[in-house]
Amino acid sequence: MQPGKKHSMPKLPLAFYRSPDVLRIGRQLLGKFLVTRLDGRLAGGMIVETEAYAGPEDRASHAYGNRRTARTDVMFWNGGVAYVYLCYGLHCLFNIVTGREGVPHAVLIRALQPVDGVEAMMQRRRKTRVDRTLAGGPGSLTRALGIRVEHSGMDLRGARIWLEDRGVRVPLRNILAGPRVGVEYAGAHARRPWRFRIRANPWTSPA
DNA sequence: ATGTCGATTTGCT
DNA sequence: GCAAATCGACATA
Repeated sequence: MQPGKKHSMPKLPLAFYRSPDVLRIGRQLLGKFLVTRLDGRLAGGMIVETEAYAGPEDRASHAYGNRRTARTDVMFWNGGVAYVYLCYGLHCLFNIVTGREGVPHAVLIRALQPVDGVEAMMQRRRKTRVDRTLAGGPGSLTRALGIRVEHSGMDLRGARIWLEDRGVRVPLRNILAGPRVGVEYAGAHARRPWRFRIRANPWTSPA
């Protein structure tokens, strides 16, 4: 391995993010790798759980009814950037904006299987063991990777936060679709099966 | 100006 | 199993 080259794998191309079908992207993101180089440390893992937020019709989305505020503005941008927001006043939640400008689609990343920079993740999470809680849960994985709200709007093909295809293929039959989490207030919309998980993957939630 | 509540996690009972 | 933590977005006044 040459210095400077590291083991870099192909970053996901812009076309991946620009598809109009956010549900399909939510499934395709399973098995992809989310990697950061923040605070001088490399960290990353395989995406094992996602949740899609689909356009202005989606009651569970921050952009429901095309609500556009300082916080949600990036959801309306062209696909391929990060949407990071503060939840419950303390957790930063990381989303991938998809589709085209003006249509607010996003995919929340809910869990990672830790792969790169496990030491850095353990330090940031103050954990002494590598278990499911290290990067499982949307607030936990951002903490593990060093992602914060100031990274909202960041290009996902840059040098700080990016996604890679390392050749892992997750066939449809190995994808579980279920209701989204924590959005009961959205009524019937919350029950749409827009949360995706890799079947029987120990790094995702058991239920 | 004030009040409510959230795409959650953690620690204590 | 439950509630605290903690802040900003939003609704209501």
